[in-house]
This record gives sequence, structure tokens and C-alpha cells, in this order.
Amino acid sequence: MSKQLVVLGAAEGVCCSPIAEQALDAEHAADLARMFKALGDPIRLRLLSRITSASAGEICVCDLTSGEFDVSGPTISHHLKVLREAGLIAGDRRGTWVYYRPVPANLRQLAALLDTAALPDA
Amino acid sequence: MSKQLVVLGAAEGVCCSPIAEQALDAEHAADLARMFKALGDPIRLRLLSRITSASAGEICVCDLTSGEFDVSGPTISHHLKVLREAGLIAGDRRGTWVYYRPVPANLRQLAALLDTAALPDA
DNA sequence: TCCTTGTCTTGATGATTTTCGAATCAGCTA
DNA sequence: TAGCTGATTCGAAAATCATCAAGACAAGGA
Repeated sequence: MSKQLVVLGAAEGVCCSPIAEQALDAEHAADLARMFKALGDPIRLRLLSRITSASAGEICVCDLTSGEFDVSGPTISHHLKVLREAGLIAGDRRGTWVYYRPVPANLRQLAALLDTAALPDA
Repeated sequence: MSKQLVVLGAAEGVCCSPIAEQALDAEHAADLARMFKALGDPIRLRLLSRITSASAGEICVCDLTSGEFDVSGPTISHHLKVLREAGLIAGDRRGTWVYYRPVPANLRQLAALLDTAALPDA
């Protein structure tokens, strides 16, 4: 009961041209900071990387909780929730297992925001 | 006494191909997460945006502390320090005033990391 | 030399975050 | 139905963070 809700909920209407081109207003900054904050933890960054680089386009939580990450299951679950609520990933249960996949539109948005084309020394 | 030190110190050797192409290892994730974490606060994001979008390529702290941001001077100074230590901006004093400017190489690196070219639904 | 202005650091406080173990929920299979 | 496995939520402890007031530092001018 969460997939679409999350994808649209956290991310819809977030926008904006590159920060180098135009100053960000407070309202949009809050939404965008929420996404960047989700990336601001090493474990979450690695989780996201595993999810986005999964060859099948998605990955089972069971593949994330087995070794590799040196934290407990609940902690991984917590971090996945943060990423999900930030709108960077989406997940759904299929039978016994839960699968997560990236939300490319929002990742793309963050990348675009950091575009430095307008800056010197390019 | 800090400019070069900061630019090189926080950022040197951080690297990596897009997270969608290859899973991030723990060592690099820590460095990169530090930068993303610096972006994970609305005030810092707006400060960075003001700095990177400044037409002169740099901006005086005095232009950041006068209204617009609804926090005290020391708080702005603190956030600038976080951005500086993350390697996203650099600053130096010239006479009475202190000027900050972006570090494009590191901003570019974060953008590259979020590149989603390898993802579907492009 | 002293005063003024601009910026940063210190120290303290309240809020948030990370993490775990325990408990709970969801779906499968016998 | 009962029992099993995978994943999440709950509750609590420790660490980290954002913020401000007060003080310190730097540069320029009387």
C-alpha cells in the first residue's frame, strides 16, 4: 500500500533549475534538502547504489540484509524507509519478498540541480 | 589560512562512477555521504545556491547575513563552515569582508554520481 | 592607541538521528 | 490451523546536529 503514494508523495512538484543558475527559494529548498539528507549517510548511499546498479532493475531486501552491510536487519529497514520517504526508491512486496527499485526521475532532478555548466573552470 | 587546505583536504581522491553503474564501496561512500549531508539542510542548500549563482562568481558573507535567511549570524557562519569542510565551497578574507565561492569540481562529482543514464525510463 | 564593524569560535541546550533487541505483521507451506 | 521465514515497526539509549547568546578575533579608521 505504499508504492505509488511514496513515488508521488515525496517528489511531486519538486523542481528547479540548477543552483548555479538561480537562487533557490525556501520552499523548494526544504523538499530538495530532504532528498539530499537521505543521501547523507554512508549506508544509505551504498544501499541506493546497490539498488540502482542492480542488473534486474530492482533488488530483493534479502540480498541487502545478508552480510555486506555491517548493521542489523531493522537498521537496514530503517534506512530503506528513509530513502523511500525521500522519494528516491520505491518498493513492494511480492509474496514472501520485498523488492526495491530506484525512482529515476527524482535522482535525475538532484543531478540536474547540481549541474555546474554555468560555472567557470568547467 | 584555509582556502587551499579546504579545497584539497575534503575532496581529494573522492571519485567514482555513477551509482547506477557500479556499487559504491564503503570507503568512498563515507566521503561522498559527507558532501551530500552538507546539502541535506535547507539553509545550507540555499546558501550554496546563493554562492554558486552569484554573478561575480563569489559572494560576500555580508550579503548572506543581511535578512533573507531567518537565522542568526553565528548560525550562518556555522553552515558556511560545514559547506567549506565538505569541500563544496571555499572562502577567504579580503580586508574587512569574507568572500565565498563554489568548488565546481566537487559539485560536478556529486552530479556525476547521480547520473541515471544507465537507468530505464530515461 | 582605542573604537567600530564584520566574521568566527565557544559553550550550552533542545531536537533529531542512528542503532539495536524485542515484538509485530505478511505471506508461504504443511 | 499452526508454524516458519522475511521484513517492518516499536521502544529506548547513545550520538550527532542546529541554534543562539556571549565572547574572541581581524581589519580599518579616529
